[in-house]
Amino acid sequence: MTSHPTGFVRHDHGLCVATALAAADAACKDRGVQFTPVRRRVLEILAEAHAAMGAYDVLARLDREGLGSQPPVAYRALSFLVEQGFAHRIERLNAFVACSAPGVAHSPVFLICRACGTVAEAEADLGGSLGAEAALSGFVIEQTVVEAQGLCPACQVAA
Amino acid sequence: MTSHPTGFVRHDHGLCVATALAAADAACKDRGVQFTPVRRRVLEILAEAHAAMGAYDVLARLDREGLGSQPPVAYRALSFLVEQGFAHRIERLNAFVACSAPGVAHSPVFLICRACGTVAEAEADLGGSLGAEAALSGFVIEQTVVEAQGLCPACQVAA
DNA sequence: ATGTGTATGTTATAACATAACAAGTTAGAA
DNA sequence: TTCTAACTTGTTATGTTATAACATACACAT
Repeated sequence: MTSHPTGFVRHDHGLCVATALAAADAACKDRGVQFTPVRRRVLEILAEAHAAMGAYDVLARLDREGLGSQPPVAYRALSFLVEQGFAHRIERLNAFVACSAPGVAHSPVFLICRACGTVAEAEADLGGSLGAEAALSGFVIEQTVVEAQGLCPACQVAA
Repeated sequence: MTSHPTGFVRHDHGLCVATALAAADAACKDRGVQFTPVRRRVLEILAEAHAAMGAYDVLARLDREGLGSQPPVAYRALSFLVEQGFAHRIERLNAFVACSAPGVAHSPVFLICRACGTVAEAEADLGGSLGAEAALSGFVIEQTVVEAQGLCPACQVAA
């Protein structure tokens, strides 16, 4: 058992990776979609990293393991994971993270540490003020991205 | 005088472009930074478009006008405008828009129409719930990006 | 006129992403 | 079982976004 910072709190990381994979496995069976080796391994890589990873970083890992060497292989797997809600894309970083609450409906907010790159997933309800403001102009919101950048506890100490 | 949708409301667009340029001009004098021809023209291009424009779209315009032909020319001007608060970067689109309220401190929220690409700038205070949640984990937020995607009034009618 | 800081010109390349088509695999119907 | 339709993966090529690095010019103060 190893321990890593997540949500900036130490936790049993091996367990949380296993949980994420199990949840994805179950969800795929449920939905009748295939959780292929590449897809599974990509989710595992993201979950283990517990930080945002670029598509090419993921691809490099896949390549070393003989699971694929061309960009589309990584992008396809990542797209699948994002579509299924097992991972999220961090626009700000052009990168991806494993979802910390797969299966649960949520409107995630990402806390991105600019020093170590760790990404924590929080939940914030801004539907209220934002939705109301948008409604004033007649705009209909379909999806909202919220990404906060700053310093995690560990990096504050280091600085 | 022309009229365009902005904030999804018709308005005197020529005037708002002029206002944006004047505000930037004044702010630059105030801060002792240079509002050079390229920087000025890029802001003008963004303000006229009143939608998100990619750096290479901006560059193509500059090139036609003999103001520069290489990517760094556009990226430098855009970086300057963003730093000075005259424009914003839309992460989701890898694109840029003129700021609709330059000089005024604000935590903007962008409403992006997925059909026509128009971007409206709203104001939403999510510092409350989000800041509180972040504080719980010890994370210190320095900057927050909020981008909502959906349909503007005009495109709802069209659909 | 000379140095200092800022801005621009230019080359090259890095980093991120997808189109298009071929080939293989899987699940389910016949 | 065998076929087939849908899906997944392999591969080539290319498109798009962004920056590093260094040279040149310009503007202003000394």
